[in-house]
Amino acid sequence: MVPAGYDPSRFPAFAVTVDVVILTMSDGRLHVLLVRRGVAPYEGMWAIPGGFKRPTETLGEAAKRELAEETGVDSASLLTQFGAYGDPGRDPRMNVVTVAYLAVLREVGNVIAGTDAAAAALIPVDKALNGKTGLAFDHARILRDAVERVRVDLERTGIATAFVGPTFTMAELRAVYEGVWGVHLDGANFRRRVVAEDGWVIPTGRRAQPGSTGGKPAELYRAGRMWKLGGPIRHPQSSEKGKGDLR
Amino acid sequence: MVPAGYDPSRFPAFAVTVDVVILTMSDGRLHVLLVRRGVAPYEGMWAIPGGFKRPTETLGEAAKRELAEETGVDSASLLTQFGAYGDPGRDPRMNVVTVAYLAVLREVGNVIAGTDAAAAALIPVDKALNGKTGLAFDHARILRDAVERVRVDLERTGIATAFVGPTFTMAELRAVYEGVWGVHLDGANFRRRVVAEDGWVIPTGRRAQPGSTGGKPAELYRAGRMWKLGGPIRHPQSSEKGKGDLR
DNA sequence: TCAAGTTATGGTCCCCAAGACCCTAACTCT
DNA sequence: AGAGTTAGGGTCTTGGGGACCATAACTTGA
Repeated sequence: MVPAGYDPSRFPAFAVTVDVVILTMSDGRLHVLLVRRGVAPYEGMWAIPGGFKRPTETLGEAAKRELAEETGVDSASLLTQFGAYGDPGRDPRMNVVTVAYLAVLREVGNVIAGTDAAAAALIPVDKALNGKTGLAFDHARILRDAVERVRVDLERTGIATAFVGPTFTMAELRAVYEGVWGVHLDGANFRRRVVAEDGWVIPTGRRAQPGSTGGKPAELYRAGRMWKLGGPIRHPQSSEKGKGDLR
Repeated sequence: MVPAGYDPSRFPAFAVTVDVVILTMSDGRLHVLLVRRGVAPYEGMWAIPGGFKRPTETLGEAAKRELAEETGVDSASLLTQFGAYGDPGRDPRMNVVTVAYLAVLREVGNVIAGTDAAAAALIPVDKALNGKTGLAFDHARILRDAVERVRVDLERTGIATAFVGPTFTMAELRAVYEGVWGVHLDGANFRRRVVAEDGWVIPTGRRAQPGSTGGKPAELYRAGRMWKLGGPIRHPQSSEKGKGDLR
């Protein structure tokens, strides 16, 4: 890892930052928390929240700290590291390597209100990536990678339940899959597969209030803790032969 | 990403290294290329090859350079970034954040011979992770993550063909899946699924020499270039309900 | 030259997961 | 009370995946 006859001071110094892509589901669409930059470079543009890593903390701890500073949320274990970015010149001021984390939250709306509302906003990811909203640095690429990662993790992990509250209905959980993947899933089949998977969700026995449009009240579930190695829901296109392209 | 009123020189400096986990299939077992450290710390122990990132190159270019320096192989595009590691104290000398890449090669044996044979060796991954072979730094964890990544990528990408030569038989390709996953796959079913997936492999029309034990000569294939978003082969356990644990 | 062993590969059958689609239950409105 | 809406159970069909058998084409050894 280190060549012989080495002298630490001879090697280039980098700043290391941790950026946290905070995703949430709102209105059936995937949203990302972005902050507006107040200083040059890229002043006035939207950016992914982040900050410098301290030598005394791990990368994961730095991500957790940044998440807490930004949203007040102090939830461990929903942070997923998904990439490191170090292209020369990605920050015009200095050599910066950033390690990017993905955080999935439920309803950050009220959290946002607590911070400086002008400087932070929840923006639909398709709008943020539309090219019209210019993102600072290489943050468009980072956001794209984050979305790709959450799409994959939805199929392989229990990350879906992080989008919803401590108790949730099948419709709410299904809306997560539909929103992230941009597909429509049959409610009956979805329900069957989720409850069939052992330890995935736990019925609470209670029922949710129906919305103002009526309808049968839905059962409320809690998330089980069988969260590793493959959930019950498969992406429809990814099992199709050939044709399918997700983007 | 950067707080207001900032001064670049006020933030902690890190060394950034790139480590390349070089995996290959030999004898039906997954092997990793490790180098023996010649200097303290961890002198005499095995380590993952790597080196410092230069400010003028991207992380991917640094990984490619390290791979070429170590093996002489100059193959692009089979490098996969899979993690960043920055725990405090992971290198006792200084603050180091390392970005880890996975490289899949075919038969590095002869390449090794060209380098300093005493300082580099191909070691079966299960032996390297067995605890008996102590790895330097946090390289055991990095290697574990690399193996986990290649297991996942085997199902989602065309990385399997990187393990074999430019032309290969079905048995060789199947041995990759069996070795990486540690399972047995039916030859007939494997063949059917691989050939059915459009653009995955291309028949060359030629046939391989049978081994000394005889047998019908196998057809030779080239890798197609439909390498993204899901190959034809699924991990057996991961479709099973419940019980299965891969490790 | 023939028999036995070995490997590749095609054929067949079976099972179950996934999806499409229907129905009923239980609530909301007017 | 009736219409509209949502939840959730039932059923049928399709197709992919795996188990297993059969055959082809080579080896070695007698």
